[in-house]
Amino acid sequence: MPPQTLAQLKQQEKDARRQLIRNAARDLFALKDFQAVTVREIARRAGVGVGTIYNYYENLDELFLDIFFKDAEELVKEIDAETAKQTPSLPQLCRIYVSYLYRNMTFYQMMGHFMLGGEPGPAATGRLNTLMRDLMDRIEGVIRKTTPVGENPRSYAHALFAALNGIMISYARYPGRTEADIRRHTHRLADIIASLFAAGKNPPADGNGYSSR
Amino acid sequence: MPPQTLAQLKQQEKDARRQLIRNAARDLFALKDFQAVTVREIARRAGVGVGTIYNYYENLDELFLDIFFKDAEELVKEIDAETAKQTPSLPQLCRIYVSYLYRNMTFYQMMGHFMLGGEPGPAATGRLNTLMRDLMDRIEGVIRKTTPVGENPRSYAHALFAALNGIMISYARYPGRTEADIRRHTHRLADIIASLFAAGKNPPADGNGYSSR
Amino acid sequence: MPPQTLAQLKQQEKDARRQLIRNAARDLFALKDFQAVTVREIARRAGVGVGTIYNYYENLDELFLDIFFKDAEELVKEIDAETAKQTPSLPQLCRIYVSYLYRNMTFYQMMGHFMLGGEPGPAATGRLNTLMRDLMDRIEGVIRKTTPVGENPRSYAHALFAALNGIMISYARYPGRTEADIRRHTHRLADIIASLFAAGKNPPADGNGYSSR
Amino acid sequence: MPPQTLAQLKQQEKDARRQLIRNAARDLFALKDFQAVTVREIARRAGVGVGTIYNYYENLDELFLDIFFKDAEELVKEIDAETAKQTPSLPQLCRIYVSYLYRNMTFYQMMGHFMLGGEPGPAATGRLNTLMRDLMDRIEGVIRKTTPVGENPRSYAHALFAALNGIMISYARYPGRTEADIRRHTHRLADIIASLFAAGKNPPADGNGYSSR
DNA sequence: TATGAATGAGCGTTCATTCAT
DNA sequence: GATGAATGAACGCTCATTCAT
Repeated sequence: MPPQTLAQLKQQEKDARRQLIRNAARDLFALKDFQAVTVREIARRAGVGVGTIYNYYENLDELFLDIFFKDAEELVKEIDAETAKQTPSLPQLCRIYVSYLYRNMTFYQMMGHFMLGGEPGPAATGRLNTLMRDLMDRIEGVIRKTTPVGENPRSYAHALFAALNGIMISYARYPGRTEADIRRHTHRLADIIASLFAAGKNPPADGNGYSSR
Repeated sequence: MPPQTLAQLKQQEKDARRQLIRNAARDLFALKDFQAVTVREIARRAGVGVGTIYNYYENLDELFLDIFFKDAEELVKEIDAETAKQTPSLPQLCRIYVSYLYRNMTFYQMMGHFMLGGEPGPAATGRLNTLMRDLMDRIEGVIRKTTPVGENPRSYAHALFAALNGIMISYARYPGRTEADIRRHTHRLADIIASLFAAGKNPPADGNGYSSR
Repeated sequence: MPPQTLAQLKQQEKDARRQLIRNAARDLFALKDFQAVTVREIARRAGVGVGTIYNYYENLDELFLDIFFKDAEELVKEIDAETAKQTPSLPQLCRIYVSYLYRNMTFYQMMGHFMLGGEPGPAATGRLNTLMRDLMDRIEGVIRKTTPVGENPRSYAHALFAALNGIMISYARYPGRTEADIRRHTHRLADIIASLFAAGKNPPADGNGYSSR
Repeated sequence: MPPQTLAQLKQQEKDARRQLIRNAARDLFALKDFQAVTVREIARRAGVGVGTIYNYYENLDELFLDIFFKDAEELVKEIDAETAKQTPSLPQLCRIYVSYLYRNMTFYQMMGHFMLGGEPGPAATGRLNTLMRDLMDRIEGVIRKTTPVGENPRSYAHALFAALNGIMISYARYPGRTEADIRRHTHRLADIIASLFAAGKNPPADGNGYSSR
């Protein structure tokens, strides 16, 4: 067994444990509010001691941010796979995003956290802005290619992004609904949103009186 | 002094104090994260003792729910003023809603709270469902009147509602932006959403191939 | 019962509880190292809940400082009673101080804490300096009145103060000795120190060759 | 290669590593409070793993004790150099001791630790007693040779020892003073103490009424 | 009814010690 | 023998809730 392999094994084990912790935390985020998840719970679910978590993360905030940005990275990859197509589909993009949100509660919990005053520190703010820009670039790109949009495609991208987030925040855990109901509902709404954005700003010839301000 | 009047006075005073507490709590929600507001703070701001709050509310959750539903009531009233018009405007409806959300952070904070596992108890779930139905009825009503929508206007209402919520969750407190920037941005996005929904499902004659499922 | 009395009673009870906590903490200081005393122990010994302590003190540091300065005040009072006499006695002063140290471990623990890098915060540093000056003024006063001291009575005061502290740090808890042994020993040493300082810098006529620098 | 030599080498290496650890710990004691030094820090500074420290010491207390007694040994050696002189000087002895304390904070930190309830265990208590006896023997020896002391030279030795310790505990780290100030001050005080003890119990002819019991 | 001091479960975090490698 | 990741008891502190007044 070459020594190189030994070090690699060490690293793999380390990575595995980190992932274990990350996954445990992510699972808990799916069950309850972000702020209600305790380090003890994470440790128990990950099958490690409390102290172990602090061997991998400086503090809980770091763990949360790690999950958030790790997940976001994955999301961007999924999106890239679609946008790289010759004829990317806006509806498809929407489905990818909503499906992602559904699987990774962290993302919009984090967003809500940021939005509600949880200052993430300057470093994380920077990363967040970068991430947002990346996402918007991709959405905007697809919009430009597929949709007869008016003067400001960037704002369209923002609006679409916001609308999809809204689906999750509004229905992802609607009390008293089964998971299947919710999934069906959120997907239907995503389709509607997608179709409207895909249709774009076709001239409201019927004159329903709306003007952009 | 008729006893009836005395009882009424009592009740009035009680209601006044409840409102005092509610307003104090709501003010604080506007300043910081929902979960970071303590009962001590609320009491201090309301000018009452901590114990007093528990005379009016079983616990903090009840207070939060009270604010939520009270605010929602007001929102419904504002919306009714618009929907009662002979020719209600969907964009106007959107502006009313977004403006309301902006003024009453509680609403979407509560929504987030519900969505993230804060089971509100069966009673509150019932009230929430009623509220949602009321809101959706009104939105759907305006949609039916103004928009060439396809087979399922109810889903359109849901989608619109979700999209508007999403604007707030996504941008209402974007880190590093000024309040003026944010207000402008959220309103622009609301206009976009509104215009798209107002345009409705006009025949996608361009055949961009999207079909609702 | 006049309302004034009610408020007074409240205040008395509050003071009593504060004292309860202070005494509990002081007792523990007598048993173990200052830094090893936990808030839970103090609470248990005081017969109150953990949280209660935080109703009376911002944090543990404040409690420690309160005890320290409270005790110091008492010490100064005891010393004043002696120094106010027409013919104060240096040995008596020493006995008062050592006896005080013996009863109030906090004092020299605090001193040790300060000395070992426990920065007390600027406010406390100021109070500490004031206290030291007060103590030194009194010691110096007695030295001036009673002792044929040379050029620098202030330094004599410092040296005496230090020497007495040293007795405590060196013998107050000598492992394996009974309390009675220790008390006897510390008092004997205090007497020796006192007698030497009382004798003062009488001309070392025997010429044992020591010169002050 | 004779087995003896191998064993010796092993032993030397072991001793060297022990010393490495000891020095790292001592360095840290000079920088910060005794209790604030962590085993991780010691390990890092010593350039060994944490586990290694536990191969050489049962636990941290043992390490502390080892440093303490090792340093004390050195001190005794320095003192012996002086006491071995034909005409040893008490002031010189004092300077040696104070200077030693200044260089080796551990010594009086440990002393404080013992004094404040850190029961060192029976074995260490025995060693401590031996050490004290050794020190006192030497101090007493010089006192007997140089000073017209009364009935109990042993107590004089104790008192002198205590007084010198007191200088350190009282002024070695006085908050807000520069190191130079402190060094000058502590040395001046040591000189005063030394001169008083050197003068000894010359008949208090002025009759200031002090009697040794 | 209004009060606010008392409470203690629970928080995030630390760190001496262990033990598999 | 050397290692350092894993551990969990223990820390200071918070705060929703209670209850005697």
